[in-house]
Amino acid sequence: MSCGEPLKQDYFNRPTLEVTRDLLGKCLCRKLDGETKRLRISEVEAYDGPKDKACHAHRGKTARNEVMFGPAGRWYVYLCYGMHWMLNVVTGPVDFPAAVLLRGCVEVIGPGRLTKALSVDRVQDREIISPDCGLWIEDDGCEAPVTEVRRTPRIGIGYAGKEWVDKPYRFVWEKGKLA
DNA sequence: TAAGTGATCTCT
DNA sequence: GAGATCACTTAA
Repeated sequence: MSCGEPLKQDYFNRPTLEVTRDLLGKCLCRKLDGETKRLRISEVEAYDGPKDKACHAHRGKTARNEVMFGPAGRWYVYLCYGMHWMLNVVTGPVDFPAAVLLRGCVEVIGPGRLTKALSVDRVQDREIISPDCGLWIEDDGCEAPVTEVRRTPRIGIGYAGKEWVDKPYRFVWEKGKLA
């Protein structure tokens, strides 16, 4: 498998929904014990700014979510339900809190299982997305065709109110599931 | 279908 | 400091 080009900070400094959509088909890369794992991203969700009631930042900045208020291109990792680490990519400009939740890859579906498979936890929280911290995203030229991408409401955010629950901010690359 | 799990947030 | 909440998984 040929190596791709690691995505740089400015790639993530674009409208959140654009970045979310574009991440489908990219490679999530993890270096462990000298070996590099590459997983094809197939499921993502957008959490877009302070007005989005499903976004952790909609109530303002806290110790946990402050990385989302910083520059794009960093990891936001936090523990959910006492046992699952959620892996997010910070997007958008400084002071606009937004992120993309990585929910699954072709090989591993499920946000909690993904982080478990890659040994991701609080160590990566707030790190810059680059090979330097052992966890990064590469573009190897693979594109998820428009016709194969499905948009659905987000998962597990029933508390956010109808307007936001209904938004189709979840992107799934169907073909990825079949592979 | 329900229990497990613990950090974080909000209210006293 | 206490209690509720939570962007989930697994085993029945």
